[in-house]
Amino acid sequence: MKPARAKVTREKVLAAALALVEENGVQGLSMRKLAAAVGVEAMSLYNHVPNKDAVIDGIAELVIRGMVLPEPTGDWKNDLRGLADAFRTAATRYPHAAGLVLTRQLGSDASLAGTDAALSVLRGAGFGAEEAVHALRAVLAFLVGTVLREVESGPAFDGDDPEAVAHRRAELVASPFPALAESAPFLASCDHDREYEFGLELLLTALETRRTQSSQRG
Amino acid sequence: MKPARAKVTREKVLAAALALVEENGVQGLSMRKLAAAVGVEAMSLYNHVPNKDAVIDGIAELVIRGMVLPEPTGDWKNDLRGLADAFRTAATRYPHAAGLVLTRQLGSDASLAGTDAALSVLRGAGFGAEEAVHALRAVLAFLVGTVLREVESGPAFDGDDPEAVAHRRAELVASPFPALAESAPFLASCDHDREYEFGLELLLTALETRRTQSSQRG
DNA sequence: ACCTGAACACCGTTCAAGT
DNA sequence: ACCTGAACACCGTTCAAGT
Repeated sequence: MKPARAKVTREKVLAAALALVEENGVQGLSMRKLAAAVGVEAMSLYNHVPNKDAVIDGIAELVIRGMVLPEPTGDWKNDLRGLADAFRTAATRYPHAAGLVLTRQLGSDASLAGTDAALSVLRGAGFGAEEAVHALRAVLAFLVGTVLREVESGPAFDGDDPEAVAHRRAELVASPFPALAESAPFLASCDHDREYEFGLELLLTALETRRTQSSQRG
Repeated sequence: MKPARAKVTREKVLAAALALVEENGVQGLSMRKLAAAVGVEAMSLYNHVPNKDAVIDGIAELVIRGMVLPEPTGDWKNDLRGLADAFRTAATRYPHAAGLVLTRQLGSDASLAGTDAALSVLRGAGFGAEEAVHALRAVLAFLVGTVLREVESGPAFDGDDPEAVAHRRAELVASPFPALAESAPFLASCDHDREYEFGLELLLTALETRRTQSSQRG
């Protein structure tokens, strides 16, 4: 009686790939190590997946599929915030794999559902079919940029390494750039939650202004 | 008399690396090909550069250094727009290498100059030393997200391939998502200039509102 | 000081051969 | 239908040896 190894499937390959990336970073993912992780020789993977790029696409989709869409409440700003939060939560749950999601064109069904939810909230708020797309793209661009900074920044920037922050701050104060020196205490580290909230509120406020102006015209 | 090969330098290695990336994409960069491009064996590169990661860092710095900071005009919104434009122009000039710049932590002197210029504009507009940092980070996050989308999107999304756009549009219309279907004509392709301007204006408007409210309080 | 050949420990992917 | 060993054409990097 053999150990009755569970059958290899595409799903298992992708799940193992995601785990491997989270453990060793994107660089640490190789078809050979991935094969070992699922208990098979490297060449067997090609029975379940066309190539390595497809594995990476699969990882990105897996992360996006982890996004839990909140129920709409009727308050469009709250609802859009909720969707943004869901995106950020899903992405930061896998810090090493997040870069893959943020960097690739999101074409999967999972991301379509999120897009539809966001557009639906915006339409409900009174934005037109075209304006809603612009609004969504602006918020999404900000979201991608913020989350990318968040998952890419090490403890020296997060504030988790006070010594590194102090060092960086001293460097900025001593730099030949006056505005940099003046803002050094705030530049030396980054509170990701705060920056995310600040920027998102900025965008939501500006959208609210646009919305009321348009509806007054119409 | 030998052909008097010009001496290899770090600068030349990095310039050749950037050219190689623009020609073949980031994947097409290898130490061996890079060595061939500068007319030397692979191992000689290690006399000028510690490893491949340093080469990639160098490429990113080279791209950022191409950013031409505009002279301040005194109109803070215009000045911030000018800086954002300069960043976008520098990044999109090297579409294949742009991802490297947008993805890495920008710590070089060249990026410090840009940061200082932006903070200086914001301080001049009346933002505090801390608020200016939040404002800068919000704009930069949006900028990174937009430019990333721009350099990553193929002709099927740019609108340069009308057939692909029509196909995508039909797919969206036929999708089970109502809001997606309604906005399909605007979702199927992306005018990067327009999205960039839309989002940037949104942020600048919101910052203007914050600015006047703060100064009324103060 | 700078270059090189040979070598090491890896890659992704193909293909013919097995069951 | 799925797995495998051997092989191909690559990688980044080290090291001892050359000039």
